[in-house]
Amino acid sequence: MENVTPFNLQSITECGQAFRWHREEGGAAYVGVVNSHIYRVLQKGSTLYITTSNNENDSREFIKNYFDIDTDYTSIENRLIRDFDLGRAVAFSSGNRILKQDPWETTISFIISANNSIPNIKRTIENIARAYGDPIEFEGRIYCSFPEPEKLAGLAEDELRNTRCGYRARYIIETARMVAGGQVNLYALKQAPTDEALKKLLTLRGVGRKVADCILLYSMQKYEAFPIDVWIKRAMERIYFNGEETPLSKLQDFARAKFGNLAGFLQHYLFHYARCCWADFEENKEEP
DNA sequence: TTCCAGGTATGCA
DNA sequence: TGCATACCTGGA
Repeated sequence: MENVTPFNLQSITECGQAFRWHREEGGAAYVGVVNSHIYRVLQKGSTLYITTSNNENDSREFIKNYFDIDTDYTSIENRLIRDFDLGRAVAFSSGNRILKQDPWETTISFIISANNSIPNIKRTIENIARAYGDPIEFEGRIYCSFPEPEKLAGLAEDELRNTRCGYRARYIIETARMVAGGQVNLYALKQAPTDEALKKLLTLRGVGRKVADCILLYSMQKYEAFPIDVWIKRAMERIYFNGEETPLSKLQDFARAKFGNLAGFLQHYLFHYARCCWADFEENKEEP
């Protein structure tokens, strides 16, 4: 796939929006499990070299959609720099993109992410896939798909705890039961207005405001969603509230009013920058 | 061994 | 409605 720009494979796969990508040992390629298929992606400049276990004719279209190739990120980055003075944050993570992920896997992944670290989240998701997903062979190795809702809905809490998900086991099982039972149709929510989808997501166990916003942004293309975690909270307070402690609800209202449908992109760039460069962020005492 | 990071649920005022 | 606290895990 040629002339893909701006595109930064490392930022996209390591910034905390997806948890099933890993860098190949001793190489620059990344291998990911996406929707029951394995993709190996190597970026050289603006060209992507992709090999996959997916032999279907539409795999190229799938990957174009997944990486949001057709969206003009140059224009988005320019607007973030021009309208919100985010030059440093955008320069740091230019080429980062918001993936279009599967709503079910994204929901469970972000339930696991609550009060958790990225290495732990990745380990737990991998454990769940190995224990309950289906095997996929690719280039001599066995990977595993993420299990369907029905599979997780039938588990006992003690059993699921073996995947090291801790107290989140109860949330995962109850959410799986609501999805498998049809009380919440995650795929239909993609078509619903953002506030309606948000309201429905908040009925799922283990899904609070931050997790719901992550699901909306990373799997439902609701770009006005603005997930606020500790890093974004710190950054927002520093930039817009003189470093003063500010309630989440106030930050949320402020973000939606000020950033509109660029809020999700802004959050995405700012999170990556704040998390990776907090010392720099503090030291310079200026907007990113 | 202890402390810490990280969101949500729950109970209480 | 707002606040305090418990919940797990793994790494420092």
